[in-house]
Amino acid sequence: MEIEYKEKTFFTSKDLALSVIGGRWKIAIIWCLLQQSPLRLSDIQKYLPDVNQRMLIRQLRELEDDKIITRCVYPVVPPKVEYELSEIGLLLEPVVTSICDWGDNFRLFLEENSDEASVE
Amino acid sequence: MEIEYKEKTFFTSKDLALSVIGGRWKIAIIWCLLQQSPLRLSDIQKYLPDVNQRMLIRQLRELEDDKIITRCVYPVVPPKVEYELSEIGLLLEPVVTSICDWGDNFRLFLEENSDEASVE
DNA sequence: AATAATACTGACGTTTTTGTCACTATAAAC
DNA sequence: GTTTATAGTGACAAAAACGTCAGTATTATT
Repeated sequence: MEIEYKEKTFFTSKDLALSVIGGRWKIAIIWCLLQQSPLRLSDIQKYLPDVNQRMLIRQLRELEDDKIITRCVYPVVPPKVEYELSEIGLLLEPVVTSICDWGDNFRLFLEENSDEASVE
Repeated sequence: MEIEYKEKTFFTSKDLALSVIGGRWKIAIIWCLLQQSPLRLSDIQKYLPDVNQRMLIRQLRELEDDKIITRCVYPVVPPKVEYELSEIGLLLEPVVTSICDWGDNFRLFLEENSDEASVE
């Protein structure tokens, strides 16, 4: 039942999953690549203006390392690199969708609650 | 379109969602409470032996604060506190399920890949 | 009066994550 | 030969997350 990955042991596939997609910006990156693909680094930066480039690159490297995304370097000048979801990466769509859906619900919940608060 | 929550601004409900459920152990805690509910602190610790108590409590507080879980204190000695998913918390079930499912897939993917590597 | 069980909190240090800044490489265009 | 564009890297600082340890509170039991 145990899963060994990158010198760590996971006891459930959920824990394994979280170790791969749990990074701060990873769901956001995957979301971008589900909207549009392939994307260049500069495109992703436009989608995610709050992430600094250094961080973005680090998260992209980790995703590439885990085979969630592919990175295609074109030998041109100026450089051109395209990122795309891999087959296994594309399977994350239900995860992203369910998070978005819940977020919508939570947002409604917050609005209802703030209404109640202002009534009292 | 913008959402204000806890002195922060979110531009999508996905980002709002991630700010609430993105903590290191939060999905794990929610998973526990989906398996069985209510749970006492000591029960959750049995489910999640790798999380230290301090951390667990911190994550529980945050979830309570965000109204994802409810905390019910019984006035008995020794103390008894029960944690339960709220209505909005229960709606996270699809998120947890999709993560588990993807984890299963990713695990298979890793196994296939390690087979290929050993063949070469 | 000491012990035991449960559910904590405070203080503090370590580790990890994240951010900033300066820098590199490339070839084409000017 | 300087500028331009893209996609980076290295070194370091700052902030956040996390962990450890010791301590608190309660009352019933011994």
